[in-house]
Amino acid sequence: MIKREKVKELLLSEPGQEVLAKGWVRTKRGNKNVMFIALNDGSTISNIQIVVDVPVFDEDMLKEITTGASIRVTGKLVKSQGQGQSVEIVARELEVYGTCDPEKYPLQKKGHSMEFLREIAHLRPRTNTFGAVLRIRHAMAFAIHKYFNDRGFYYLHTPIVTGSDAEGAGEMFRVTTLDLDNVPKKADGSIDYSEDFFGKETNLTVSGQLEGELGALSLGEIYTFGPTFRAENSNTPRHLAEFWMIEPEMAFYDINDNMDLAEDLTKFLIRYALDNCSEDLEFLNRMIDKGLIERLHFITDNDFVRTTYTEAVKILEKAGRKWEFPVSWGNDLKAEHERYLVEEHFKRPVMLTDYPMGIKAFYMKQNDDGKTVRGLDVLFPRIGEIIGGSQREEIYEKLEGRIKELGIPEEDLWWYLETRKFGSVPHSGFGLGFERLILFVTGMSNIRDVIPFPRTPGSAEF
RNA sequence: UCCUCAGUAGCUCAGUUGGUUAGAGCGUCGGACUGUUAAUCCGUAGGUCGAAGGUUCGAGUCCUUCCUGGGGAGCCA
Repeated sequence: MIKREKVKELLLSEPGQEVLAKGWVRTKRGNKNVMFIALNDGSTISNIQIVVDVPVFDEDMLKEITTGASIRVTGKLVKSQGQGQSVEIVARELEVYGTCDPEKYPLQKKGHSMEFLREIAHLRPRTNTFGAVLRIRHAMAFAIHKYFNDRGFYYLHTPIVTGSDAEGAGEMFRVTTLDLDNVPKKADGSIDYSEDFFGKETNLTVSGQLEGELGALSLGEIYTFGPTFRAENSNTPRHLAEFWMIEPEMAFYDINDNMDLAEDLTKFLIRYALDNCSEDLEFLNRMIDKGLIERLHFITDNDFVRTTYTEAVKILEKAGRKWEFPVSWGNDLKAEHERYLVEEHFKRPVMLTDYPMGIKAFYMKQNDDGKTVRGLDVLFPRIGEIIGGSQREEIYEKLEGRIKELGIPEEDLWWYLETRKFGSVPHSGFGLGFERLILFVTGMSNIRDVIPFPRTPGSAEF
């Protein structure tokens, strides 16, 4: 019995041996005498060609070999007579595992629109584009763990269900086992969460940061990498209701250490893709985004710009153009401003720091000027904000003061505040949007096409 | 959520100032071709024109509402 080999391995094997391959038929063509099957098993973007001497095989069985059908083939691996592939399999035995009605199977040899493929998310991984994207997504996930593991960071599992609604990053999804048709009420008419599963109000997490900080303040350097949820009614090619985020938190890092890590990590990940996903990237570069590989090299080969919010505002004021949203110190930068800085002024990734306190979260380290905080946004071409982070406020009084000013329920954060009482240290961290990274690395234009099963407002099929 | 564009065959689209039986390419199916590469060539089938109202002698085409999708904006990763 011959061992089954994956297409990826077969394509690199020496011709001459008997082989066994299994996979899905991409295309079939030929005539009465000879038939060619392009077989793919997901292991690589390339197909292996099966050559079939038609008269030798059962006609009805061959008719079942249609686009999308799954088959097993044994035969001799030989040097290809044709162009386009170095080796091919001359079939000796063929078996159809699962037929695939060509009248009903939605995938064709020709290209489909991304919008159509989104409607058949259960089948789209069988296309070249989605195969490439999902293999790269896997490689990036692996590279993230490798990067942090190699540098002594610990992978910390922060909770998905959170009892705190003070994570400060947008609308949350309620988690409850209460009977929604008969919700228990308190005397004053409000919902009685004491009868709920956790005995309190709970939600899906919008960020693992606060728990991540607890990890950093004990293990030193940690990272989280998991799903996060935002119940925002955001309908854009850059937002998902369920997305994955990488959140490192590091004790004894100031804002500059934080920036060093952010730049080094993103460059490492992009370099990893270039080194390990070249076939898939070449396909995407050819079919999806002609400037992709050049752009990736540009990122790894150049320093990111580091400047402050205040400097950025000055640049924008001097840009000599009309903004839809006026630029003035104290207002947050809008997409048009960020795009100008990254794509026109600096023409490379930009790291902005020291934002006005009023537009950033409560936990950011307050600067001595009393006006700004040590927030950090990393802006990428095409994507916009790919990373958001900060040095964290480690001084108890300042942190508590900010919480009070903003009216955040302090009792929900007692455990977070205690870290500032018991051996508090300067520390920093950031959140990297995984899908936004994948968007950049693959050249895809819609975030719904870089996650296998996207969740967006009004859409949770599959 | 706001602005904007779109929805016609399985897919991608065309369809004139409102006018008879609604078109193409690809795909499917049938046929031709001894080695194809998104094969090629000949032929076939395939449509409640997103939904509901309305205007009109007559609506794919005009109007209203709704649904779905794209792009832009806001919110953010």
